[in-house]
Amino acid sequence: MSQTMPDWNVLMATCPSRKSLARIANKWTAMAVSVLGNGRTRFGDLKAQLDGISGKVLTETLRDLERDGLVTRHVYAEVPPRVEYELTELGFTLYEPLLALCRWAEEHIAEVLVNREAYDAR
Amino acid sequence: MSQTMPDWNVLMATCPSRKSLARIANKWTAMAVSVLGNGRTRFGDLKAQLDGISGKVLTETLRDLERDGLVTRHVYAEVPPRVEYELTELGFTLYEPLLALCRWAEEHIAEVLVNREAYDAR
DNA sequence: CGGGATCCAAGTGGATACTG
DNA sequence: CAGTATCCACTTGGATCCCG
Repeated sequence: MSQTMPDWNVLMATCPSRKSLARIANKWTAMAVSVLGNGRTRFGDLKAQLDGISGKVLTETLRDLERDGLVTRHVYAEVPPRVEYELTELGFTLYEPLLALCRWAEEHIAEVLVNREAYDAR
Repeated sequence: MSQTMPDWNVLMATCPSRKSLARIANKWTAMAVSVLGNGRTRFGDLKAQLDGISGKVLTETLRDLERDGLVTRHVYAEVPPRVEYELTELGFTLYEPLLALCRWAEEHIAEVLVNREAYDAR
């Protein structure tokens, strides 16, 4: 199971999809998309659920996702303002892979922690 | 398709699996595991394939992966030294999900770039 | 409430030199 | 060759204040 070097290759520094990978292979992006997969969500709710993220970083994360066409931004002309974010079709294609990653983290964290302790014990 | 808030939850700052996610949802980790999925690989080859990574960062990435039990390190008592890295069983369970991410980046980069241009044009 | 602007602390990552 | 150690530039991200 080791001889299938694929014909696509994100590994070259010159490869543009590498920048794309850098964007999506990122903690906050993964978590944000995971939440947005559950449906349109307000900025504040997002911030609450991604507990620990700062407003600044959440804004930046969402801007980048919007820029890449993974998320749409819905602004309501109300006061106080309400802004909702929603995955685009393209965004949804990313939902499954990222969810798989989150699920992996959940399922294997116990084993990882054991390994980590063992390693640190040496 | 929006009502399945799962019972597991990497979103809480208190959740330990979040740290695990931070480790794996990372550009270099994703790329390193992608390469290692093709089989045992020397440090230098890894560095060459992950074109652009510095020795320091590659070492750190591999140490972390080793610490978490995703990779084993094989040192040969030769001179000049040879060190090979290999995915563990646990590491292999991560291979598929991460490969899916890399594949996504490849498949959708074109669309992303178009979106990006459109966004920047406003 | 959402988010822009500013400031600053801490972390990241590259370059280089050195070792077994 | 595969690191380790050091130094340093740059980025990241939090905190705070303000504005529509």
